Amino acid sequence: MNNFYNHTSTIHKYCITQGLIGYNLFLHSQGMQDYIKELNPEQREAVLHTEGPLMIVAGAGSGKTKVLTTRIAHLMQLGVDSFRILALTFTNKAAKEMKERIEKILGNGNARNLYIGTFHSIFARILRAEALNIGYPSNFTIYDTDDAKSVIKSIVKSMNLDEKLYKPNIILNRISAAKNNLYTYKDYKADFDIQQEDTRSKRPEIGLIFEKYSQQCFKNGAMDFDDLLVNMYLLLTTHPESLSKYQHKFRYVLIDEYQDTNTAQYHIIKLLAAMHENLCVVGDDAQSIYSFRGATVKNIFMFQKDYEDVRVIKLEQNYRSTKSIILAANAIIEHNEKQIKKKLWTDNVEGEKIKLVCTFTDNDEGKFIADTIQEKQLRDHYANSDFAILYRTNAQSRSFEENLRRHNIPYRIYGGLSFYQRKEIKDFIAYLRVIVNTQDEEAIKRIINYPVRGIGKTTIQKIILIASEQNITFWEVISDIRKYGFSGRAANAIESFVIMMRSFQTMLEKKNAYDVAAEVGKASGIIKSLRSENTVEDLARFENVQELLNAIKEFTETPDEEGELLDKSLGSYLQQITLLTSADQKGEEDTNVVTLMTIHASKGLEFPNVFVVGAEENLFPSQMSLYDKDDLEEERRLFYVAITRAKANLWITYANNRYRFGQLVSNEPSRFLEEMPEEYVDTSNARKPKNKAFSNQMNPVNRGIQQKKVSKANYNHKVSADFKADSPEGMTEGMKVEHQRFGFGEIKTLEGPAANKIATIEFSTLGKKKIMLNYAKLRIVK
DNA sequence: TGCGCAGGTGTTTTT
DNA sequence: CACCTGCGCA
Repeated sequence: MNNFYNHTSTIHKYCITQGLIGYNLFLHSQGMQDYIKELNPEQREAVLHTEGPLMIVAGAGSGKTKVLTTRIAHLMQLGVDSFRILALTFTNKAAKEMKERIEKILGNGNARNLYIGTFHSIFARILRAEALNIGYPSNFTIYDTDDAKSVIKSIVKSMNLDEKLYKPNIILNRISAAKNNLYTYKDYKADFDIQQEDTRSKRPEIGLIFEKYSQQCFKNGAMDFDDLLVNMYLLLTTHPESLSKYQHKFRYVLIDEYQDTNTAQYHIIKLLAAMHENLCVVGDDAQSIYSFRGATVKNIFMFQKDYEDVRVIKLEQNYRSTKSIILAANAIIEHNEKQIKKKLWTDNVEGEKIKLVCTFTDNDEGKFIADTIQEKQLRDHYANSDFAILYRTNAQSRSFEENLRRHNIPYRIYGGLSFYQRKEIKDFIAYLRVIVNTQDEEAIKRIINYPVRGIGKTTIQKIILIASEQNITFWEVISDIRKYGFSGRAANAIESFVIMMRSFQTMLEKKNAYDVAAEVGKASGIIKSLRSENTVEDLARFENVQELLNAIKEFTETPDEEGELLDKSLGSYLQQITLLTSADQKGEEDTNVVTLMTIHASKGLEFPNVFVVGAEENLFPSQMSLYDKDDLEEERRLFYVAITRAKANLWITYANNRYRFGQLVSNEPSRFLEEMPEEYVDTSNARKPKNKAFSNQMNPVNRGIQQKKVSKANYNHKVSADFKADSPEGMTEGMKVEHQRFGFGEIKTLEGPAANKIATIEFSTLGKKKIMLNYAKLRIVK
């Protein structure tokens, strides 16, 4: 298509929809447009500085997205063709939100054509168009982490290596790290340091695995997540005409979350923006939390050196949180050495202090939070969706789920398995993958005997062997199976499998993706096999497959809008869904539920009420980070991200005891807690982080367990003068009691054997607590 | 070939 | 604790 034509047609459309008056206004007006008036001076400058390299250092809650979206809208108002603006984000959600907000500012349909998307999805789209240049089919498959691991696993097996040593996870991490630095397997094998590291860890063959893995992916017509970057870089560096095409095309390039870019992304950005140098990066070094996947804060530190005449604008006014939260956040991040100097401030109210809460166990932590949410809702009429629980690791979610469920508080967990990662969905999709790309060996192996059709492991192994010996694909072997010496039942089964897959392929030429998928469900026997089973899980699986079919239907039936760049082929659909994450699940955003997510997943979000949980040494900061200064600083940035999600109320909780790997362990409070100035923190429900040594007699569970320093809470109840502990025998539910330190409360429930009764007591100041009567000193009040 | 059970093993964080 | 793997049995 001709760019000039598009350019004029866009303006033409604009004039029609907005009227010439609006158009002329922007050309001739003395004053500013409304959307610019809404900005503060720094934001405004960031929007108006359209030409040349620009770095916006945007503190948490400083209106970063507003600036980015207004800037893009402004460029379009200036007449820039939407096809010529590229904006890269890290999540689909961020991309979608930006698109919607731009649309809202413009009020016409023009935002549609913008290149806004994640690095991975935009590059996938470009690579699809350019695939032949780098020897890939345009319907290449995208391997998610599971697919990649499974390829590695079979390579390790075929090399007869020790599977205990060569774990797919470890190997994939090594390969991924290499790719993120644009290392090929050749570079990897030639790098002295890397080789030494692998030798030291007794895994000298990783380089060879890397080589085989790369070759296998290529043979399968598949790219993993990292390949999308590597191949994009390869395309631009080895095909000058492609480079020049995209350099010309993207006159304006914007990068969101620049602090999270890795080396590969850095170089691609640099190449793409080299011609016009209208490169605008937005980021916050204090929120760089993805080094484990190759991101380097260095990119943002070095930006000023990379380009001449860089304009740097700092957005330091926070519009989100109370003063208490902002000032505490500032104090914490100051403990990091490496940072771009800036100080967040806010005009918002001082607000309540940050509430530090210590609980006995991880379960108590969950209970405390469920209670608090309920109480807070009753008192201040908050909706469920005004609350978020943020944790360091996914595994922590359980106690919150249980307690919220017990309180009948609806919640939703972001993260975990996304819909498209469920086994039954991946199985179904494997059919579609093979239909679109027969080279995809991983997918064939997944379905060749699913549902069961008598093609066993030995048969599959034989096919793999033949394929690699003759250097042909798995599909080529099975599509002419008798030629390779197979006969009998297995050969018959394979033949009918191939015939079935072929029939799907020819269908795809005439029918839409949904019709084909529906036929796959029927003809393959998947639907039948799922329906014939009777457990609840099977029913759920069946429903999930139905849901997938619905999704495909929706995809096929959404009509192409005029000028829209949507590729409606099944191949494009498959690529997109692999790049979806669980955060992208649709239709649930406006539901009124409590949000549970990792801190990583919470970046960019905000909630009136936030619980940051598990603030304990070895958990947050994670034990993996304790011995490396850079890692520790990243944990601190993560803590900073966590607390700056809160608008009004922030609780930080930690448990004295926590189950981990099925064992109860005790941890000290997180070191980050001590970094918050006392004036912003309410410690009345916490032991003060600075007091370390406490006796342990309240805590019989802890005896004999791998013991760090354990403490009891620093409660300030003043014991009544006539306090004398009563014997547990006389205690019953509903009784009012006084605890030596917890104060007055009422026994809600009694559980356990007579010799070791556990009471749940609701204390007037502390809420519910579980107490072991044999150890507690309780006085019966009445 | 397919299923059930015992044992081992692992936790950061995710496109 | 919870998942996954591998092995043994039918």
